[in-house]
Amino acid sequence: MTGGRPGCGPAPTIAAMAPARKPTTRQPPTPRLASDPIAEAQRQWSAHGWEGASDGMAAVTSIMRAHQIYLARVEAVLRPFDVSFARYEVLMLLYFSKRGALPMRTIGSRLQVHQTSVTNAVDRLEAARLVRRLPHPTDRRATLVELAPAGRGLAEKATAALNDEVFTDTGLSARGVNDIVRTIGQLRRGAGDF
Amino acid sequence: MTGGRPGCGPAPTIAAMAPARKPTTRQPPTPRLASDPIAEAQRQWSAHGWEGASDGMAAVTSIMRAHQIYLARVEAVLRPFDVSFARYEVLMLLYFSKRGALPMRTIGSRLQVHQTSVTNAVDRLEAARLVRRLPHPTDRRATLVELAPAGRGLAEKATAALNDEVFTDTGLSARGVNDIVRTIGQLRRGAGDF
DNA sequence: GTCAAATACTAGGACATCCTACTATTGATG
DNA sequence: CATCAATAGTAGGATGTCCTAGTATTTGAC
Repeated sequence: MTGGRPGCGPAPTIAAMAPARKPTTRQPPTPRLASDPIAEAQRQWSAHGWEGASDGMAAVTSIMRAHQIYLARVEAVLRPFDVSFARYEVLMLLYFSKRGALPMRTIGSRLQVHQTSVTNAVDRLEAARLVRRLPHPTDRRATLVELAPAGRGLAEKATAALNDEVFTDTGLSARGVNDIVRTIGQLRRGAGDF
Repeated sequence: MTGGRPGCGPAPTIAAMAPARKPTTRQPPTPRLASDPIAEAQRQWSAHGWEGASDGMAAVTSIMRAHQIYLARVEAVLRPFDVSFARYEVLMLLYFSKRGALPMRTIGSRLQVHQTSVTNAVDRLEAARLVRRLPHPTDRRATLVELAPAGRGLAEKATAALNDEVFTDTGLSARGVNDIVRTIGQLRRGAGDF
């Protein structure tokens, strides 16, 4: 889900109703399309009497596609480091923590993912010697995840690569970046993120 | 991946460096956070001298989180229909097609997903009697996927539910919806989507 | 016409996500 | 102090996504 390139998760675009479409393409994984699939879907929505929902559908579908695009870019940059985005996020969380260690549960809460996803990610990070599991000093139910030196080094190198190859130029205008952060901030607030 | 609620894919938020954070929460899957994790990550980025990338990081992370939120909502609405969002998208693509049938490859191209993902989705849709595989009339390599009557009915009902419960009110302002679609349109164009 | 390259699809594997269920420990209640 | 609900973590299963590899068919070049 995110799966392979990760992704995981579902994330394609809802539909592209381009009328015909010749056998034009050539690139197996992601051929090009002639028209805008989302605009086409929006037209279909309206044509079927769903005008009130067509804009929302377009927005949600756009988010899905944007996720897919960025996830692919990020995973491509991280591949040489042999970590997925999910595992990278765990590393950065530990990197920014004061003691370089956090309980599993805290990681799940901060990243907003299921506990079992944290178990999965930490299993792999630990196998790669990037983090270590330690018993929590006062709560024997809990497990601390500590950033290992190799993990710290990788976090820095991977971040440098991501900054250079993705975050510094997202393919959006400065205004677009601000719009995205601000608008999704609304959504996140409504979802109870903060 | 999608997993379950689906999701799949990777999609959490990059990091939340809230200083301490009491054991406040209570909701296992997705506890609430006191501060905004993305804003906090952005501060950390700047504090580490990565100012040039901090806005882009925030935008990409916001997209990831928005995807996670919407995917969870959509999957929750679709669950009673026993279809995932990925499979719903295939159904809608067929629903909008003139003949109610498309080659596998076309489906992958329109949805911008890997061919093997289409095989997977169609396998399940076919098992549920929502679509049928037919030999392509002129190209014996290809397989046509035809929308079955049950699939057509489900597409309509599921769309009505999604329109009511997600697309009509996305949790964004009208302006936000437009900003999202327009801004991500930029990104998609740059990515060669159309 | 024949043969190589491209294309369509499937099979199997690696990851990531979620969910349910289960164990161990803590904390609150009587 | 004893019991029970809540919490932390893991195990196993379902889905979805991608990649690589392999088969069958079509298309294009010579």
